[in-house]
Amino acid sequence: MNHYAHSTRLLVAIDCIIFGFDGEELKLLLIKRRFEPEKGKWSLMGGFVNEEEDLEVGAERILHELTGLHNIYVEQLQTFGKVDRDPVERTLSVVFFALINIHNHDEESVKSHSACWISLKQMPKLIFDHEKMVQIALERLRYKAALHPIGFELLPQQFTIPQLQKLYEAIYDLKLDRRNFSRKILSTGLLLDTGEKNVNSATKKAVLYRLNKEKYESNFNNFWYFMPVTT
Amino acid sequence: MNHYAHSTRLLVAIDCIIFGFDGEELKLLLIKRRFEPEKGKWSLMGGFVNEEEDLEVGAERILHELTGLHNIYVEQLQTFGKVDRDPVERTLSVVFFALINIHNHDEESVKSHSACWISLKQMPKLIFDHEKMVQIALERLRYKAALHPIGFELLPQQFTIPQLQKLYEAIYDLKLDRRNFSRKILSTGLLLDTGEKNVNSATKKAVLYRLNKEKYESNFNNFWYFMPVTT
DNA sequence: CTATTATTGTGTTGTTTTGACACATTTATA
DNA sequence: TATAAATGTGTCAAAACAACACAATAATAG
Repeated sequence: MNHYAHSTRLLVAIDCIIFGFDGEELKLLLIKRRFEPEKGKWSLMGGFVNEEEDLEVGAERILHELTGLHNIYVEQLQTFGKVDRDPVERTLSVVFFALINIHNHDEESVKSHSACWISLKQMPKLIFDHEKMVQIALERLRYKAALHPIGFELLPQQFTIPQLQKLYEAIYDLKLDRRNFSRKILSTGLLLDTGEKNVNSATKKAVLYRLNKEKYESNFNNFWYFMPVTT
Repeated sequence: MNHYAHSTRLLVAIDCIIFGFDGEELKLLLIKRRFEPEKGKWSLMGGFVNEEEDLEVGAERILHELTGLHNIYVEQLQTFGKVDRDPVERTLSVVFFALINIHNHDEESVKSHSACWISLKQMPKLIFDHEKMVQIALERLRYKAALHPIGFELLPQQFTIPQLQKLYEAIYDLKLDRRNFSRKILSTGLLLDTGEKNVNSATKKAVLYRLNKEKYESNFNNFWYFMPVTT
């Protein structure tokens, strides 16, 4: 009667690609793997799916274990399932990507996992197919950030337009025109002037904005076209 | 030594959402499930992942089994993993969606699976979480077709601009302005005039075009903005 | 054989958006 | 007090767009 009985059961892992932005560069939170095979090598943070745990819950568990954070931006990327992607035993990996404010995580748990923020431009070799995962995550981030306001997930609560522009320039690895960028961003109505100014600046202090959460949430799935087609 | 040993192995299925277009409506190829539980109920075509089979290969196997087709447009949608999504045993489902020319499939194998093309507007109740899968696939199709020329995958080799417009109107369930649509589509350079005309039309015969495959392939990942923001 | 009707192809126009660029303002430092 | 670096605002021509008008084609009805 049980049509399922003779089918193969597979190990299923969850791996998390965690993006952060330090004001200059786009970075990934990577760990040094703590068990064989490939012990000591650079890797994405991951873990196996628990028996009684939904995939999203598993991703949040793993993200919390490393960063100490809850309620962060997480999105399922895709599932990697090449037969030989793990040398020990066939293992599927359901990959999630997360965007966090790079200053918000728990330093203790990051340290205890031998984790580091590493610039995308200085990526070390990663285990298994994790480099491919990162490549596809970066493509997804670039795709999504061009059309939806996810960039804000990488910034602090208050930020200036020049900071936002630097973020976009880091994501796409290009230079944008300051004046056109400002005009486009302000026209979205997503930014609320806080009245305050950025005291850190060495020259003219830029206005600090915060996200219009209402508009952000209700119109998230709109197409915004943040990036110019040329330039 | 083996860190993997104590983790749970899970059943992994592949389910396929197969879109087609009959000239008027967007349709799905659905089957009547042939085993318990939910035997006889409407379902997506699916199957379990074989031990020595990559996920994409499994998807192609399942699509071929139902349609007799190879080399069709397939894309991984996402993986569904709620603990209780299958009442028999926890089963992950890696979901793919496919776009095919509705007239190109093997009628025999479709019949032998008790499969039917069913309009999205007359969708029956589906088993498990398959309705959610369809909903998310439709969202992805709408998203993608607005930005990339995937609509052509649903049309015959030769087609008219009015046919293409009807396809877009079916995907988005709205009416488009004929003249603006034509201008936008022709300006992409994706259409090649075959010199022939559609003989089926009862009135003025429309020009038959074919896809500029070179441009389609090399510029597929461009943003095209096929859909107007308003209207 | 002509008028009618449905459909297709092309053109126009005013408005909005865009990309490229100029100029003025602010603030720390020389 | 001058300088330099960064920020804020403005201009303008070109391109893109939505809304709409009109002409051409072909089956069919009278």
